[in-house]
Order: sequence, then C-alpha cells, then structure tokens
Amino acid sequence: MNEEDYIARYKKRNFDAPLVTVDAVLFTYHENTLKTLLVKRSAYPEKGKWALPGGFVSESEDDGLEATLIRKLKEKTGVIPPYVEQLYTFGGPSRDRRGWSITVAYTALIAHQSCEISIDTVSDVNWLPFSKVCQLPLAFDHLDIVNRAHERLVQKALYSIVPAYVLPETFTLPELQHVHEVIIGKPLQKKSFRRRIEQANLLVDTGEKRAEKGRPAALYRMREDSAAYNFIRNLEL
Amino acid sequence: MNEEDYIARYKKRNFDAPLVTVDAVLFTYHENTLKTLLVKRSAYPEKGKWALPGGFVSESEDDGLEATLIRKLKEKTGVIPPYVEQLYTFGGPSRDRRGWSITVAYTALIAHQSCEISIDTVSDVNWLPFSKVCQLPLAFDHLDIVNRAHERLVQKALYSIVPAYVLPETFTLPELQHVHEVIIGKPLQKKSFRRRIEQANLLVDTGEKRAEKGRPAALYRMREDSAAYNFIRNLEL
DNA sequence: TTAATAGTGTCTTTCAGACAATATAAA
DNA sequence: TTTATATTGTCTGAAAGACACTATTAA
Repeated sequence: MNEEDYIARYKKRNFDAPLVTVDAVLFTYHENTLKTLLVKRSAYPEKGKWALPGGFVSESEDDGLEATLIRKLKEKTGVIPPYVEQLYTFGGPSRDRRGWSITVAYTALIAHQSCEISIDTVSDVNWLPFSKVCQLPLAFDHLDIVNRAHERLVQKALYSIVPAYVLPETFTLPELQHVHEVIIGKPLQKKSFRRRIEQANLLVDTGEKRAEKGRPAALYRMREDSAAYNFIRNLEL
Repeated sequence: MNEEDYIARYKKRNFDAPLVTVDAVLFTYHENTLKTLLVKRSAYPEKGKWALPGGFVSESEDDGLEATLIRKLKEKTGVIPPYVEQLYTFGGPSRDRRGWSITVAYTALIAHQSCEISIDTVSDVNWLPFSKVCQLPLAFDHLDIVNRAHERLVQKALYSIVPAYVLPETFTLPELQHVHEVIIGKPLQKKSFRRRIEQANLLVDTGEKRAEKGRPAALYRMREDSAAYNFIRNLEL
C-alpha cells in the first residue's frame, strides 16, 4: 500500500479522539480594575456556571487554533482583540464529564470601550473583576486556567508593555503605569517605569494631552512591534 | 433533561474531533554539542522521514497530556527525563494529511548517559546534532516545533539554569557554562556566569572534584527547586 | 494662591561585562 | 618549571530603586 491509498482509507472515526476546545481568558481594564470576560453556560454540562468564552474547533470553518479562538470571541464580543497569545493546553480524562478532553487556552487583551456596546446587551456575557472571579465556582477547570493566565500576565507586566493592550489605542503614561500596578498588585516607581519605556523607545507621543484633574498628561500610542520587546531586566516583584 | 441524562446520551463520535498527538523535543548534550532525539517514521504518512518522538493520546492509558508524553518517551528511550515542560500547541487542517490535527509539543531535557544504552540498540531512534536537524526534511511541521523549542531553550539559558538538566546529576561549573554557551551560541563571561549562580545559591558543592587536564573542577549538584528560579536580569545575547 | 496630578533630577544600589590575577592539577 | 584549566578580585558601566523636586492645569 502506498501513502495515497493509506490516506484514502484512513478513517479518523476508527480512533477515539479527545474532545478539543479552545478557550480565552480575555482581560480588560475598567473602573481601575482588571476584569475578565465570562459567559454563563446555557447548556449541559456545568449549566448555569460561569465559564471562559470558547468552544469546539470547527474542522470546516477554522484554519488553525487561533482561528477558532477568534471566531468564538467575535461571537461573544463582536470584535477581535488586538492581542492574542497562546497560554497553555489543559487535557485529561476528568476535566469534562463528556470524556477525555483538551482545551487550548489563550490569553487575550482588549480595551474595554471597544466591546462595551455589544456586551451590555447580552446578560449572559459579563466582565467580572479578576478578584471576584477567583472566588466564583467556575465551570470545568476554568479557575486554573484563569489563574495561570494571570500569573503569566504578571510576568509580562514585569518585563514588557504588553498590558498596554487593555487600554485604548492612545493612553497616558500614568494610566499605563496604573494598569501595571493593578496587574502586579504592587505600586511601582514612576521614574523607573517611565525611564525604561523611554529608553526602549516603545511609545510615540501623539502631541495631544488629556486632563482630568491637575496637570494634563501626554497621550501616547504604542509603536509597531513594541509588544514584542522584552526588557532585559525585570521590575521588582 | 437533566445533566445526568445529557452525559449518558452524549456520544463523542457524533462530532468530528481533530486528531490529537503529543510530541517531544528532547534535548541532550553530548560531544560538546546540543542534540535532539529523532525517530525514523516506519508508517504512513511521512514514512521514512525523521520525526519527533510522540504519538496519539490514549484515552484509556493516559491521565493527562504529560502522561501521554512520558509514556511515549519511555517507549523510545526507556527512561523518564528529569525536565519536561509544555512548549506550544500546533493545530490546523493541513499539518497532517490524515485531517485536522493538533499536537501538544513539549520540551524535555535529559543527560545523555542516562539513555545511551537503550538508544544505541535501536537504529530508527537517533540523537542528531541540533545544527543538522535544522537542515533535515523533518516530517509534518516538526521543524517549526524544533525551532520553537530551541528559541525557548535559549531564553531559559539566559535567565535560568534549566539547561543543567542536559547534564548528569553532578557536573562542574565549566561544563554547565559550556552547555549554556552552546545553546546560546555565544561565549559567556566566566565571572558573570558563576557569580549569579552563587548569589542565588542554586547549586550544592558535593565536595568532590573532577580533573581532565589542568586544575580539577568542583562537582556540583542542583539544589531542589533551582529549576524554578529565574534571575531578574538576563545575560546579554 | 492652593490642590492635584504630571513629569524630571539625581543619588544610591544592584548586578552584569571585562579582564587581570591567582590557584591547582599533570607532565 | 611549564602548560592547562579552574577560580577569584576588582574595576567599569548600565539600569532599577528611592525620593525630592519642578511643571502645568483648574478652582
């Protein structure tokens, strides 16, 4: 038998394959807190519990795992997040009652304003503060996933400006610093924070300013590829 | 219908699920070079090509994805590597001719001596120098996987002593430094390398020495949890 | 002017790079 | 002793921490 024959006769259904889903831990920043998007499950199993947005891979629709993720997130939020990164793959016989299952988990970041409208109208999709999420009885092993995503986000906050993606396209440095502080859970030195961003030339000054109270702050925009930049030295934890 | 009924009636076979495999990029250090374990494929598809050790998840045997990996590695090498870490999950419709497939890739490290005997006897399992592997026509997308594993290993070498797992349980500092240099592809400053390891107290002096030529070097052993330690500052690339 | 917030100056501390100097073995 | 390798001393430089200082707005 040659390879063509083998492929032609190969039937996937002859082998038992695990269920494959993709899930996202989508973070945003709103009202001075870090929030995560959760969906109330409307079907068995785990009906009624909060769960991460996600779903089954569609062999016909999806061109890859990230495509599945983006399709699912678009269904829930109406938009595609500007930052998506694969986190970890969880698998085992007992994480889903339907059988041996795998979920490929992603971390995604988005500005709250960019999906505010579409979310408000759907009561089973909700932004919950990260601190509350940890106490909720989430579906499946989604609490483990959320925690791992947060751990990784903390690391990113220590050596990159990836967290900037929870903000709108333009933002001020004090805003960005506060995002980092909320993620890390610890105040940072203004000077250290600004110095390294300036030295690595990661942001562009838009020339505009924004004032709330006090002196107006300069508005910046991320430079192309700044998300890929890693400082060689971490901030202190 | 309640949850029990739902689960009882749920038939996975009614849904098309991707094929799920687990693959390992197993590194070791031998003859002053970094090597990777490859297996010559004896069956379709990609028959005759070199591929990463791995295989399908077994729903009956495996308690998780890492369990699949360890089972497969034990089949090929006879031993369980002391360091195993999930790397990335690759998935898509065209990476395997049999259909939409996923592979959960792991990086693993092992001392060459600990699996030398079992490998030597099997001609279709082989340690190949990393530099050669990159030029071989590997099966599936395994070249991408190997390259990503190496990138990650380079990073680890810059901020941790994880690479120590390619050495036997006891080793000298010059040996460890050379491992790092081979991985990074650049010479390192003796002093910097030793200083940080000493300050973080990652190794235990066994009291023994080993001499080849010149002054004998002290033999060290990794301290418990040293693999989890990350320096806050990277070495220069 | 004062209150509030943004942004800077500058000294200290930490740790890696560079490289010379010393130590310990075998031949 | 010489050669080879291991190990340490120490100066320099880069970048973060600490914290006081100045700048810019509104009321």
